[in-house]
Amino acid sequence: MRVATWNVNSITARLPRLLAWLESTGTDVLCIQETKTGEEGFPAAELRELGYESAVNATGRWNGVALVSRVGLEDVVKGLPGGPDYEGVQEPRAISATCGPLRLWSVYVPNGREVGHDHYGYKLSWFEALRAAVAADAAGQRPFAVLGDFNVAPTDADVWDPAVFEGQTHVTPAERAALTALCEAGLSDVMPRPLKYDHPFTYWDYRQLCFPKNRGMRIDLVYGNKPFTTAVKDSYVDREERKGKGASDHAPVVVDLEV
DNA sequence: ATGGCCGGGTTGCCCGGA
Repeated sequence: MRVATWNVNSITARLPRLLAWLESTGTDVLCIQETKTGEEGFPAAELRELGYESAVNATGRWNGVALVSRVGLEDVVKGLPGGPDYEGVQEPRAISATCGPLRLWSVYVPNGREVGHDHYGYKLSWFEALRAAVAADAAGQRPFAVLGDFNVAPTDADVWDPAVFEGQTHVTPAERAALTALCEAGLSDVMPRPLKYDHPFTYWDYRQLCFPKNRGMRIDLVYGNKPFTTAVKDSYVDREERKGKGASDHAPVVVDLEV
């Protein structure tokens, strides 16, 4: 079974590439982030034509997540139970469902903006709520994983130049401690293979030729429990999908499982 | 080849992204 996660940076703008990518890769379940459309604007009909069911948590121009599956989509939970508000709203940043033998989450963790910003505190609270919400499944026997844009680089090797990120969000000890807490709950980081260079990045800024210069970050992650990680046969970042006109600034992360 | 931001809405600029 092939599972993937991809921050598409607008599903409307990405639709032609998304449909072509699903067909060419034969992905069974895709976790999508940054739909940037409301649920009424989600292209469920186009996906259904390709044989995929959709579950969507989205409210408009910002954020928005989805699960797209051709191997079943049951027991959908929209949102992060117990999650914090930001400026009085529960932003659409999480959705979970059972897809065949797997229980999966698609998450878009808050960015944080700047260390000390209200959004940064919101990010840390959001992580704590996530840890609490997934604890039982993380410790369970069913293959389980949280996939998505975590907006944290787990180690200094996961950014192209650690000096550039000093004092910035995405690399602070508090954010990395939130990942450690997920590991203590029973999850571990499924490290993808790079298709080029020594280290896999998943995000490259659109500006300043970051992609050709490989100035990237690994912030799109797959955190699986033991039954999930033992079923993993391969994983890679599809950097080919970052190339050319009409690309998202994130590349898909693909995981192949034997379940 | 992979090439100097992009997407969407409150549009002909502004915000957010990381």
